[in-house]
Amino acid sequence: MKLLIVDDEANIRRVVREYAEFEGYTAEEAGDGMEAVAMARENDYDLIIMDIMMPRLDGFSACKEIRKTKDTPIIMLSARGEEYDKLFGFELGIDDYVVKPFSPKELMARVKAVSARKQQSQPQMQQRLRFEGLEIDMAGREVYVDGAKANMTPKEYDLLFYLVRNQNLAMTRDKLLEEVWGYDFFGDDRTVDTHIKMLRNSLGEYRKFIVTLRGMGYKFEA
Amino acid sequence: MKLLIVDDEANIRRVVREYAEFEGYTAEEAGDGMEAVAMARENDYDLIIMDIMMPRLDGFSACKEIRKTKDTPIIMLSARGEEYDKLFGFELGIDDYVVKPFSPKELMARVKAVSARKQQSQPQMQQRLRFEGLEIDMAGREVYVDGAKANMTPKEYDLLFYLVRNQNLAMTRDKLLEEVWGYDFFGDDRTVDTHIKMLRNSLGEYRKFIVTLRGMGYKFEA
DNA sequence: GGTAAATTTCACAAAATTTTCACATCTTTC
DNA sequence: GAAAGATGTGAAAATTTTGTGAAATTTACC
Repeated sequence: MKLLIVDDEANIRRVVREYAEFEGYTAEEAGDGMEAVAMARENDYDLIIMDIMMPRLDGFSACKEIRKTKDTPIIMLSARGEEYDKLFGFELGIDDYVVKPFSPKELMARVKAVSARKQQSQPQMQQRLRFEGLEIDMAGREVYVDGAKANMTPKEYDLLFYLVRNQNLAMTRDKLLEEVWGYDFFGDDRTVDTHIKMLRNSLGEYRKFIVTLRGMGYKFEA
Repeated sequence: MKLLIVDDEANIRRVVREYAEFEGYTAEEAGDGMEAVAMARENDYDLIIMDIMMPRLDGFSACKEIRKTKDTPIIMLSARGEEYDKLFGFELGIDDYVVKPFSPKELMARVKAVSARKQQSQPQMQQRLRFEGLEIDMAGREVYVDGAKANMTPKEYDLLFYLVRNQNLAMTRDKLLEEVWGYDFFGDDRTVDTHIKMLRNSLGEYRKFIVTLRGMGYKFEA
């Protein structure tokens, strides 16, 4: 497994590389986006870890450029507060992101998860999350249940996406209303229930991932 | 922010503590692993900085011991060339690693990074409390007994959580009713007993942590 | 504008939890 | 060691919470 680590700070590159090598990976470094694009063209990396803010060519642009020729999984590093970048990034085919300052341990866990995930899925696939037979195509906003496209309404998709992005986290109805419906929604709590019901119906057997937390709310648990 | 600095060399402890205090932290010192474990048990430090090589109980063993009860972030100090120790440390859940001789400035940068990471990972990652084989996943609102999910009702969870949050503190039934049930509960005192009973059943062998204080109430004691 | 789709509300059914209560068991006190 | 008081416990009753179908409303799209 060969990684490419892209960051303009040599210190971060060094730390990440040391941890990666500790985990048994081979790693090369690039100091900015331009370099990264050139190196990714020439070599077949198994995974790229890339900072967003870099001189010459930023992480997003580099990612876009690399995607033109290669389908190498990419994990993005971002400073705190660049929240909106996350979602945007998924449309570019980014596989995961880690917020700085990150723990090398956490980063390596993500590396493992992403590469495992990539190995299973088709190479031409864009960004997808997979939980058993449930696949979420984030770029296309589509969900597949055992390969068949689920006909989801926008709210269903948003709700699922939010739960999945926060999997294993207990979510109250209020929290969901605020995050998925928006702070300006003043309707009934139980609206969430109805949408959970419809979402579960759409998910077929994978309704099992949507867990009711009595007295609390819901969570996604794979 | 309270730090615990563990090293057998008083000089190093002093330097680190002075620098930490200069940066606005509170700091306490321990001279070896044994002392560190005892202090970490009694206090809630925000972060522990610990040397590896120490008399009586080395850093790794101390770390392992502390991890049994607390999830305090730990930064390890090591002499250069103790590479194999490094490998071992990551598996123990050490958060970062600084090689001696280090600059206090660098160490403080790591301290900041690690504590920021821990804070931000609180909502995102799984914040868990552990008492032997009893685990409480606060983010997911689940309790695990020897790895198996305990099926707790909301009140059971709330009650357990409250007792754990105030562990070793005697709680009267009235206090529990007020804090867990709410000030507007006007039912029977003995309701608490019933819930304690159900909670104990859910906890299996770890029912031992729920201690009855005759004439008083209950407490959680690990 | 009109129609279809999506969203929200609502009411009732179903399920799970909470509370009460009666009695058993254990502790303390005299 | 008996009585009084406190806690443990099982089961039924009461209450709360969630699931769900259907109607009402809003939104999106021709």
